[in-house]
Amino acid sequence: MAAVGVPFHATSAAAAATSSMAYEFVPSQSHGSSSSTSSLLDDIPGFDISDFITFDQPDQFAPAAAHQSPPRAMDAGGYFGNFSNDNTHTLRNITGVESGGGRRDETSRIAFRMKSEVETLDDGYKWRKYGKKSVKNSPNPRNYYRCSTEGCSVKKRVERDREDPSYVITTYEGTHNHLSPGVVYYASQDTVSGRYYVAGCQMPHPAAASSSSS
DNA sequence: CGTATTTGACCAGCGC
DNA sequence: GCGCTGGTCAAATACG
Repeated sequence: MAAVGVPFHATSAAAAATSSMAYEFVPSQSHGSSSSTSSLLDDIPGFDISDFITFDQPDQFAPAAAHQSPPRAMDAGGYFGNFSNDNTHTLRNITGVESGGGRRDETSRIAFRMKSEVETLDDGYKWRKYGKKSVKNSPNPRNYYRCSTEGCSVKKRVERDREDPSYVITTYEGTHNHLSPGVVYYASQDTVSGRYYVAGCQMPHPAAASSSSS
């Protein structure tokens, strides 16, 4: 299947240039230190604020940093699977989360928390805003976006962290059935292991797309 | 003029 | 059953 697809576009790095955005994983071990979590994740069962990525360090998502020291970002599925040198920090992917209403099946969710002055970070896909809502647990409004590519029903919600407005929480929901128009591919070789790490969105395999032959 | 965004209204789910 | 809340729709508006 296609990836949730959160490849960061060059223009997102441009946004990062003005928003000091970078990446940093939040280990699940830090769970429990804070009882109050972001309202954006409240509706995701078992998904705490410490279960998603925090982007906190400057300059590391800039293109220059990307090609110099690629953050082994995405695995073949397009998720951040080997992002840090050690594997203690992993991105929580929510697939088919069951809820009381039985909704959210067949969907994948992935959430980011990043330090950014701007909320409309270009992640390589084209999004169309379709809603804005004030949520109870947050003084900041939540913005709703939908992938503007025809036939693609991926949505994302963007909200500022109620505890630290300098952070933006982005939740992607669904699966892109197309290639990002601005996806950035890069690969690097680990000098120690000699292994290559490739980051980017999964290529839409013609055969896999139709027959999904695992 | 075409496209994207804004924003209030509407709807559905959930808790009381 | 009712009210609250979150999510989506769609008309109006802004912008390129």
